[in-house]
Amino acid sequence: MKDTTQRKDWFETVYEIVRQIPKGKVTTYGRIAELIGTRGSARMVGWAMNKAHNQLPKVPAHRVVNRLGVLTGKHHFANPMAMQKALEKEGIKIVKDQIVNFEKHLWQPSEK
DNA sequence: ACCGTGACTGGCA
DNA sequence: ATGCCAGCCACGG
Repeated sequence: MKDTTQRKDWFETVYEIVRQIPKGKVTTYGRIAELIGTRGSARMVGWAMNKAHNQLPKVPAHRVVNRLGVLTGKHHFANPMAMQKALEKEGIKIVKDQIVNFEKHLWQPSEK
């Protein structure tokens, strides 16, 4: 079924997952990619985030980091510090663009 | 229609 | 231990 109605399914799936991230939690691109079923295409997830900038409702891309817990995409935000600041506002501490206790804040979609 | 790029990841040298 | 390369899928020019 590849009707036009399902065209945006892939991107929308990414957004949907990212929106499911609870406040004060973070996840990785690879993790999301794996949830989608396209494990290995973590790049696409990040790219989807780039496009998510125009998506509604807004996607908490600031809660998505690479597997090292580093804010790799901070430079893609309107303001690079906006990402770090947003995370700190959620209770996440960041040092040198890296999340402290990354695994502790890592969102685990075990419940979904 | 083809090539290059991209907010990643994992493996090999 | 550190660095480089290849794989992955989708979109833009």
